[in-house]
Amino acid sequence: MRIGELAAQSGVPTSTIRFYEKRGLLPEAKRLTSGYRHYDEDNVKQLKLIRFAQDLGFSLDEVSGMVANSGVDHDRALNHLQDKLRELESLIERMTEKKQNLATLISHLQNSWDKDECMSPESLNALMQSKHSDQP
Amino acid sequence: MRIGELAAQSGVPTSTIRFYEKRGLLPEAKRLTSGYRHYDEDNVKQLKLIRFAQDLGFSLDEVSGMVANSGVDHDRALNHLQDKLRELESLIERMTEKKQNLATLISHLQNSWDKDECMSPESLNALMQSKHSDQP
DNA sequence: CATAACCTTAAAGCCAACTTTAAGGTCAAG
DNA sequence: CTTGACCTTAAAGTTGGCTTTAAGGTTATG
Repeated sequence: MRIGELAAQSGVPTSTIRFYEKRGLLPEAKRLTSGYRHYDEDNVKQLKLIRFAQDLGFSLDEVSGMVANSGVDHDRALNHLQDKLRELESLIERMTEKKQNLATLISHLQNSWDKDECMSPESLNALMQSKHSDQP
Repeated sequence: MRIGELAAQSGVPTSTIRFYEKRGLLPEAKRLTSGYRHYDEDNVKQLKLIRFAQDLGFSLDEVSGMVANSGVDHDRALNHLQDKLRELESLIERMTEKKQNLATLISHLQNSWDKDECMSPESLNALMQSKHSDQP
């Protein structure tokens, strides 16, 4: 399989495949005599795994870190996954808070506009007191 | 109040305040004879409102759009907020799915490592079938 | 043997939201 | 009258994860 076919099968653009190789996420590809990269089914799986991990919120650096010692340091990998799970959980919590804030804001606005009041800066201030941290 | 004090009171760095002004999020600041920018309490509120909106997930472009016609087009602003609420909700749903995926992955891994099996690519594949869209 | 579809590379560009840098001007305290 | 904290500007740099560009080489098809 050449790079275009791998792209088709994995859903990852050729430009991105070359980029991943340069970044060390994929091993250096074997080459045909023409110089073209040559791949097999395993590479499709590797790519899908990379995208899966990315989708779970891992950065490319984290993915390459985990790929680097996969099969070696199970505990470390597991810890990493568990950290990510906790991150994800707190991210969800923070977003849920935001959702509440926004819903509250909307109903305040509907109320005050119904009464033809302009939204008072004070009511905004009150809303804005809710702890919105500056973490990602 | 000069820019440093505004930064202290709002929690927004001076560089960012100037950046916001250039981007049109803040009106052009009044100037002292020295050329220094001069601010009052309202500017503190403006800045806090910008950060609040940002925290709810609005981009700077969206914020400036809403600031531009605030007090004018209530319905449009309200629709915008409601769109954002829906976005936020679906983001939370997707993240919750991811959380489940990750939790499942972790317990699979614990199981297979306990049994000293290496995680089979097949079980990964099964996990990876879960719909993970490529939207933000 | 020409044309088009594929592949190669290094390097530059893109996005948002800032931050940093460089080269200065202003002002209060000592 | 100098030091240092503060302010000014335009322009360039940062981050992550790519995409695009430019300038070619290779291969399948008519």
